[in-house]
Formats: sequence, C-alpha cells, structure tokens
Amino acid sequence: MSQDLRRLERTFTIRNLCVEFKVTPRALRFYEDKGLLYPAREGMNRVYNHRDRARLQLILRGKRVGLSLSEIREILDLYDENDGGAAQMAKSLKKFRERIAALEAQREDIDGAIEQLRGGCERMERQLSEIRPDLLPQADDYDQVLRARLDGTPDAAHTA
Amino acid sequence: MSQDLRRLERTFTIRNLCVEFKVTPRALRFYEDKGLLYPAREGMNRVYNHRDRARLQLILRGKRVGLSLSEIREILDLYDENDGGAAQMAKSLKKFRERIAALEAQREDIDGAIEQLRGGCERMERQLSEIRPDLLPQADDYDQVLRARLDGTPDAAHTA
DNA sequence: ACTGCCCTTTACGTCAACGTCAAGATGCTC
DNA sequence: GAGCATCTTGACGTTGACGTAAAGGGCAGT
Repeated sequence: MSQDLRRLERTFTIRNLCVEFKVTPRALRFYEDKGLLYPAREGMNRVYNHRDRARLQLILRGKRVGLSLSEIREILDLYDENDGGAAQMAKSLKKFRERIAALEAQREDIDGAIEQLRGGCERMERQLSEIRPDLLPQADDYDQVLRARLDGTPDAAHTA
Repeated sequence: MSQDLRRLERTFTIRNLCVEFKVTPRALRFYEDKGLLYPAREGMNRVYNHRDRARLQLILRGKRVGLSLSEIREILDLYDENDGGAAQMAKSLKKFRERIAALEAQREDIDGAIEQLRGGCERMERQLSEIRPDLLPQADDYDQVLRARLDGTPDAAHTA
C-alpha cells in the first residue's frame, strides 16, 4: 500500500480537526446539523476522513470571504452533485460564475477600503512627522505585524 | 456662491439616502442609535448633510468587506478624533495598519476562493464540451452577468 | 376637517452562528 | 470499579443587525 493511499485513508477525530483549524466541537456538529459535513461513525463517535477535512477547509475559507453557511452549503452541494447529469452541471457552472463575479466585486470593495485607509495613514504620518516624529512607529512594528500574520494568526480579520 | 459650496451644503432626507444606497430607514436609525451617524434635526426630522452621506458610504463599504458595526464605528471615530493630540493619532495609525493587514489577508482568501472556483468552472466546461456542448453558456450569459453588475446590483454578494 | 403619506419613537420579534449547560454513554487507568 | 476524560445528544441562551408592528405628529391636497 502506497504512502499516498495511506494518507488518503487517514482519519481524524473531532478534536483533531478542532485543534488543527481552531474551531470548537460545537461548530463542527453545527455544520453537520446544517448538512455541510457528514462524517462517518464508529460506534457513537464521529470519524472524519480526508474528504471531510477538505470540506471543512472550504467551509472556513467561505466564511472568511463572507459567505453564509447556507451559501457555502449550496456550493459544496454543487461540487457533489456534479456526477448527476450534464444539466445539473450546467446549472452549477452558472452558479460558480455568479459567485466569482460576487467575489470579484468584493475584492474591489476591499481594495477601495485599503486605499482609503492608506490615505488616512499617510495623512497621519505626515502630521506626526511634523509635530511628534518620536511617536512614529518604526520597523519594529512592521515586523510584529508580519510575524503575527505568518505564525498562528491565519484569521486576523475577526477581532470580535 | 459657487457650485461646489452649494453641493456641499445640499442636504438629504432619510428617504433620499435610503433610495440612493438601497437601505431601509430602520437601518439608518439603527446606525444612529449605535453612534455611527448623527444627522442634524429639523423639527423632528433627520437632515443628513454631505458628511453624513460620506460616513454612510464608509459604513456600507465596511459591511461589504465583513466588518462589524462596532469595528466600523471605531474606524469612523478614529477619523474624527484625530485632532485630539498626537498620542491619539499614533494609536489610530496603528489601528489603521492593523485593519489594512487584515484586509490584505482577506484579499488573499478571496483570490484563493476565486481561483478554486475558476478551477471548478474549467473542469465543468471541459466535461460539458465533451458530453453536452449545447449546454455550455454562451456570450449571452456573460452579458447578463455584466448587465446585472452594472445597473442596480452593486451588492451581489448578499443573496440572503 | 378628513384622507394620505411620510416622519417619529418604543418595543418586541427574528435569523444566523454558534456558546453553554445538562445528562448520559464509552473507554482508560489506577 | 471508581474516577476521569472525551465523546454523544438535546435544549436553552446570546449577540449582531436589523424587521415589524403599534401609536402618534406634521403637512399637502381636496
């Protein structure tokens, strides 16, 4: 048996995935309730395989880009159903394209927001460099931001 | 009196803004309740000026990129407070930069999601072109999407 | 003066996405 | 076999962002 097959056959407990993706068990069960996941059972306990893990990744990515769980479910379902005939697939294709258009619009929004914030930053930097240059954050602070983004903070958008 | 000044002095009723930005009066009052807007009054009625309108634009953009109202309020407050001393401004600057970093991360997520969807699209297109080329959407459909995006559907992300 | 229409405030309802117990099953280990 | 950890299924609570209904003020037209 090849390594690849063994990797594909590897399974995960609910805790495994919770730790890996930093979500609570409650969240995973909730996603299952809503039909976004359907792990196997071993006795009472849930057993997640690679496919389940991949779906979870898609769920979390979808959330980060602002999709609701029902929207995410739609998309996941489309991925699944695509063996069920050509008409179904054509429908999926259309939905995919709509999603792409929506995401591209959202990207533009983000770019706009970034630009706006950058403008504010520049104004403040100019002001500060005139009146209190000592308060201007130096390279240190940038490093800190970079470090935060690189290790352990994949989802900095939710300060809640 | 110049045209510019007159434009700046122009005011808006609640309905004006609701129609223009496709939100409900309830939403505007809610934002006011939460301290994101504070329009003038004329008798009982709210009167919005250009500054209020600009703030509303920022609010809606913030929402589209996934910020909560309280986060948006923080940012708006920072824009306002920046006369209150250099220390305050340095703090704002830091927050702005954090926001920018978060938005850039989100942008990467979106790019990833778009790529993923594009991949799915291509697979489906290949499949369809083999088995049912007649079902492949043509230029027509693209036009429809474009039209939808151009007039009257600035916010296609919220199918809710 | 009466009818509409739009404005106002107050207050309760709702929906999504979980959090938070509660109560019980299963399995390890000392 | 008693304790402990971890799993399970309910079921109710919570937060954010409004929706919606109730009760009334103000003004235009007839």
